[in-house]
Amino acid sequence: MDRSPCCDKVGLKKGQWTAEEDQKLMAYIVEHGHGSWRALPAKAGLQRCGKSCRLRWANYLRPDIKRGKFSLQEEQTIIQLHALLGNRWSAIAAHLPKRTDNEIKNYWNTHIKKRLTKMGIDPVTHKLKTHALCTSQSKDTANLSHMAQWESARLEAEARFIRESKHVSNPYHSQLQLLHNHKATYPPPLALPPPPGRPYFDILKVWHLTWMVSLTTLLEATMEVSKRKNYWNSVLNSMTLPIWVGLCSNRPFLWYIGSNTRD
DNA sequence: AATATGTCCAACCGCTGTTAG
DNA sequence: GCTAACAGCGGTTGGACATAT
Repeated sequence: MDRSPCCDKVGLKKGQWTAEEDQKLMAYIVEHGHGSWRALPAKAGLQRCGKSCRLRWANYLRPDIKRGKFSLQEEQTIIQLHALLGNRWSAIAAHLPKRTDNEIKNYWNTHIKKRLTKMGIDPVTHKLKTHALCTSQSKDTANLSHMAQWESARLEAEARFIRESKHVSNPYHSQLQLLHNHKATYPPPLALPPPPGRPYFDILKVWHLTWMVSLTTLLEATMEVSKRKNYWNSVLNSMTLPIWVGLCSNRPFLWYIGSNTRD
């Protein structure tokens, strides 16, 4: 009635897989399918436990796996999804075709997490670490803080977009989908990110979904932060639809949804 | 050239939810 | 309904390799 143990660990090989083992596992699965992982090693002539075989297949041998460097688009997707989903690597991997959860997890831990930390962003909450702003004195640090602030706001807005665009009841859903699907109809992307040292109200361009309003000249760097805040509160709040699209770095992004104020 | 330190990633470990008996 | 194996997941580790001292 009861099942026998999954695998007898005595005598089973561990550690790096050899090319010969890979070949045996691959050949067996191609011919027979994996079936029961528990039974597979004996049938395939491998001195491994079924779990080890499953992991080797899932993370390395599977033919539909894309290996190598992550693209900028993939990296941005990972950051956005992580802001939404946290460390749910399998859920994140589901949105990145041909990438495994293990690979994404490794990439996050070795690359993205360090970079966000360096920028003063908490990789867990995706929010700015305030002490980083308070103690930053040097020009480089100030620039990093600004970039981090910019990036943090962008990530938050994009995460919010993904979240809200999933709700069918969202009245802006179709328009937002159109925006994302037809970026070419919007003005060409800017080649450069916001200049270091400029405060976050230095948004280069802002569009309303029903008519386009350029604020480039109004938000020049010469305008003091307090004035920009006043401008934001007095002018932008008066517009009807609380949906804004900004342009940062090299692609459009959703700036804000659902509220008229940023602060 | 030798050693120390850092980086990267494949693979393992242990936990949890699901399923078979 | 209970129990134990299975399958999947996320955290962690070990070792190969790269870089710094």
